[in-house]
Amino acid sequence: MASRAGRNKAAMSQPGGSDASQIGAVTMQTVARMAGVSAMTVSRALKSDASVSQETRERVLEIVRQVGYVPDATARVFATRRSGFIAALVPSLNNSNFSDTVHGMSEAFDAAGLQMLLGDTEYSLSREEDLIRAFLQRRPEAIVLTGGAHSEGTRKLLRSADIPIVETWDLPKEPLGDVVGFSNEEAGAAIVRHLHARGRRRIGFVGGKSSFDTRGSQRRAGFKKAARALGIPGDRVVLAGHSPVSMTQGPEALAAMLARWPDVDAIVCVSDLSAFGALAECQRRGIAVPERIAIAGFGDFEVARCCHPRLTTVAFDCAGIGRKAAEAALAALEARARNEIRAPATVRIPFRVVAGETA
Amino acid sequence: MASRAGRNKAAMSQPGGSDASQIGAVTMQTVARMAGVSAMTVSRALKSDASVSQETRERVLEIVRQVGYVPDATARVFATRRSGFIAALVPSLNNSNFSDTVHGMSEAFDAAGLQMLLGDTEYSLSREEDLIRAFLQRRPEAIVLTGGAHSEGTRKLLRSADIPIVETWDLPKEPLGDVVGFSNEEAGAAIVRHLHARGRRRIGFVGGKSSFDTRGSQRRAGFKKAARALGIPGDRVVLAGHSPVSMTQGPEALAAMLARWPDVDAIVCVSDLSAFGALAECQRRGIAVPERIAIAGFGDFEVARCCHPRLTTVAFDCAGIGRKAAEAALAALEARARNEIRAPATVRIPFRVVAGETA
DNA sequence: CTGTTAGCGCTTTCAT
DNA sequence: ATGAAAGCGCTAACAG
Repeated sequence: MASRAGRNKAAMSQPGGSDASQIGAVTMQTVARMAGVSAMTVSRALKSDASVSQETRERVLEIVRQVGYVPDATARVFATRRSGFIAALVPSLNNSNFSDTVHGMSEAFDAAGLQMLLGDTEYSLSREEDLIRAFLQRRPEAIVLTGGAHSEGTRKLLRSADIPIVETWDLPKEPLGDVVGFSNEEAGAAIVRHLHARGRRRIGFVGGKSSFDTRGSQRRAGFKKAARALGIPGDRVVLAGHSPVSMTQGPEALAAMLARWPDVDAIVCVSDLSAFGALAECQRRGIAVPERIAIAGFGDFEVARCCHPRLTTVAFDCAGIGRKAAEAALAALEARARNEIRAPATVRIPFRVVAGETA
Repeated sequence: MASRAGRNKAAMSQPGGSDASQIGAVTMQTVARMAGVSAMTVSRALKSDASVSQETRERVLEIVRQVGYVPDATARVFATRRSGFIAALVPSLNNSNFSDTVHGMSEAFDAAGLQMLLGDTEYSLSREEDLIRAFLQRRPEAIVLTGGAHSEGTRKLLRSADIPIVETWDLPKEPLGDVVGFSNEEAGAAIVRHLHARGRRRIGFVGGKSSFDTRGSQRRAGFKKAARALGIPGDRVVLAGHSPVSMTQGPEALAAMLARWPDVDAIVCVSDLSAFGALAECQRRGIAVPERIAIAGFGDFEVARCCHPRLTTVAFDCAGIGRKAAEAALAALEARARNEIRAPATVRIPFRVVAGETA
């Protein structure tokens, strides 16, 4: 039980690492020879279901343990033509709404034995396209995107890829596949109606400048539409800073809003983050919230629930979006596996206005 | 120029998708035949440096474009024995400190043409081990970890893997390879000294319960050590909730602290998030900050800079940690590529106390 | 500048 | 229950 030592110099360089055979140096063949069986039997022994005698399996697994054999997924992928990868893109990882979605997704994919290739588009359609091009080389089995806005190149790539596609966080007009999202426009309208019901009539909207943040644009569109429907001004819009929207944008947006429309009595911010920034700036300036100005945001971020006064916001189940997106992808994959036809579906995630203390 | 249509049914199912040859259906061979060259020439044409005549390259690339050929990275990996992957693990993605680190890392790796396999240990050593086991099957070229605490299984796996290892966010006693981090203990001590210098003498510490959050434990250790050195009590410790530490833990921790040590005049929270939660709870209870109680956190989160009053915190360059971790990994890879010996290095990231308005 | 050959480590398929 | 052969798509190495 000592004849397999020293395959290469590295194996020797570990103090006390006697059985640290280099991963990659040991292949299934190596294990097979040591166990006195064929590679095929090792392969079978490593799958829990395949038919191998109890005795052989134990012997093989013991050797696997001894030599620290780690199967090479690349070779498996190559042979099975299934990568075990799911590509997933979010606009930003540094946003707990999206990282909640990623988390929900990864739990479901983990359970299915699929690994995620995670990418961060930084709210850029061209970066999205680049990432997709790179990811497609890994032959992901499905892809999950955020939103419904994509470059023509992206669309072409995805068409050719011929894998299940899930779009999240939005309800695209022309979906590429499954959809798990909600209408950001309706969400924007809902918060305006909420403020109106509480007596606010001079409501402003604070958004980001990015044209790529379609969710933000749609919330703004909903704001305008609802304002007009209610007969109140819908043109009080301030666009501050670029995506991703951050807390820092709150103060400058508040300043701009007050400078232009000093009588504003409520501010809807495209995200809780900027809403919180605006709230803090009000506190700094001694502006009473909600008495003088009401404030509302979107996303039900932790800061909205913890700050004082608590922010009024629009909540959606971010982790649920991820979970259901994964379920949609898995359903599509399963249908393909059985050669069934499955029409892409749209899952609408509910949202609701959460009345805090700021509106 | 129309003889390549309809390789399979899927290619036909796209409305107007005339040239949407399925990715994976078209191989390098296909392209080679269409261009009247060998696969090798296609391979070369796709690399910008390899020697192919201008004319041939253009012809090949034109066909590549026409048929929407996307190279199969799996086959390339298999042939070159270089995966192009870097494995990276963080305790939590839903924490802007770590997502900043990930961002810094991914920029550097992107530039080097390497893709990240990103994993989220959820502050669990066994999950870390599972993730590493899964990632190693993809044969990453290097691995970046958070912290220096790992299970024995993890250590064994990593020893066998024989790839560059970078540990971040900490200064492990027995590093596995390169280190890019700082002493959380010193950071904990520094904030105590800051509070002491501002006249605080009855300082409490709020941490999380998780024993896996070694950074938190070390900040606490630094707190105790510095307190003792200054001759003030170092036993006023409240552990609230599990990792990841969140804003929600602030209020309960504050309550527990005040119940047990009503005369506390300063609270150090293991993270800005719980510090902010505590601050908001003080505002709710009408406790003057910093007059009655000073509050300090760690991480220089955006909320610390935006809230009112601004939080006193300990700042470190999170993105820089990621960038330098990537640089260390790349340096190690380069050394290996040239068969050079390179001793792992430790890069100490500076931290500094940022005086806000709460302490 | 271009082509040929061989093979990466695994699984599929077919035999036994 | 186990083995042998073939091959997945690409590139390194060598030849021309």
